[in-house]
Amino acid sequence: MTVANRSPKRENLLQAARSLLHRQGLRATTLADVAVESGVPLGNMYYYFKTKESLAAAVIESRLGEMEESLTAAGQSSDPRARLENYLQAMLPLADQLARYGCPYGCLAQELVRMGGAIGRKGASLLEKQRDWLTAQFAAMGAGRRQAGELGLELQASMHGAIVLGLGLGDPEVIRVRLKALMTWIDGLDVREVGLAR
Amino acid sequence: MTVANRSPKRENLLQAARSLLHRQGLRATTLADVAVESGVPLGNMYYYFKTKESLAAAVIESRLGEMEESLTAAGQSSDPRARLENYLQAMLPLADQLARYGCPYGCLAQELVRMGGAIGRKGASLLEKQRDWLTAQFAAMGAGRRQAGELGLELQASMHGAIVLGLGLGDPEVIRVRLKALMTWIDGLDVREVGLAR
DNA sequence: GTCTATAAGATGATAGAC
DNA sequence: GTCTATCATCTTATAGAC
Repeated sequence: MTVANRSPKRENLLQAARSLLHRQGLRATTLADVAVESGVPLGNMYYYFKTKESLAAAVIESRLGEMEESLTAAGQSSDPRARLENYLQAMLPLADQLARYGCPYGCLAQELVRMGGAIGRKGASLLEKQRDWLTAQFAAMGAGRRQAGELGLELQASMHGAIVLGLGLGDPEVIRVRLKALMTWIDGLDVREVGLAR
Repeated sequence: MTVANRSPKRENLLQAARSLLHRQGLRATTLADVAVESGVPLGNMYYYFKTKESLAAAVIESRLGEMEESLTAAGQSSDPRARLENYLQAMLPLADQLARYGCPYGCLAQELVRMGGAIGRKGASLLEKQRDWLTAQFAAMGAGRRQAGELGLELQASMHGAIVLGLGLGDPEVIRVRLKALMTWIDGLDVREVGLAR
């Protein structure tokens, strides 16, 4: 929070970058794109973000905050099963966007991690935050530490896999079908029984 | 097959491009990269591939052929359940590569489809081919048309989700755990029973 | 068919006037 | 703080000698 971290122009740049990075990806988005979309002249951007990477880092921070909010919103229910279903339910109306542009967390994380370096690790933190929350819900349902981890991973993989296919096949219905199936799965899941089966 | 489609230099270029597109992605790979990796001088590449896009198209064709081969190899068993397990089993030793560079089909398809245009549709064909084969195996297990499609989608989404997480979290163990769980799932799956539950 | 040199354009970043 | 002009570099693609 050193310099101009709250100016409206900085906010315009960040919002434009968020949108463009989701729609086009980091590599495909030029600073000229961000300048046009935000209405801030190219040369002026550098006052707020000294490099493209620092702009990307700000987008990651913003996405982390956004995910935090969505997890908190889904976490309002007292029943962990309902919390998971809240989370999936909230994704349902986003299916068209997700099939068009991919997951704003997953795609970004993949792109960042493939670039390597410090920024790559920041990308992983997006997925870790989500995984930890999902795992915590299964733990609250009575699953043991190990089983909760496996169920959390299973659900997260199913969610991201659905979005990859929705994007890759160009069909949002794929995402909707899978999300509904996952809600049904959670609804009928007995963690103790699954645990004994292993 | 008009010009020099079988020359060793063309083959070198194609192999280098295959590898680089998997490791770095299409956008991040320059023709200079391909030139260095293949040992073919930059200016000479254009005799074999007139544009970067035509080189990418050749890589897609090559990946389609590779997938065809792996599906055929897994399809040697007479039991459809065994065929699915063969396919997953063959992925298991690739977990480290998949966690490092992502799925050579899924990542490519995602990148292509996000670029739009004719080449985007070619990316989708990679995933369609895989989905159709998976679905066919469930159909051969006795599932109805609709249920086979849903199971095929579920398995495909689970596979690709596992790879996305393995890559994003930088942990190949994630992929191994999920693949083994999927094999167990297939092993215990009764398609008629699942069908009745809906 | 092969390869060097280079054109043409895009892109991240900076200089410096205001 | 803002913004135009521009630099330096990278990247795709071509020209043309061999």
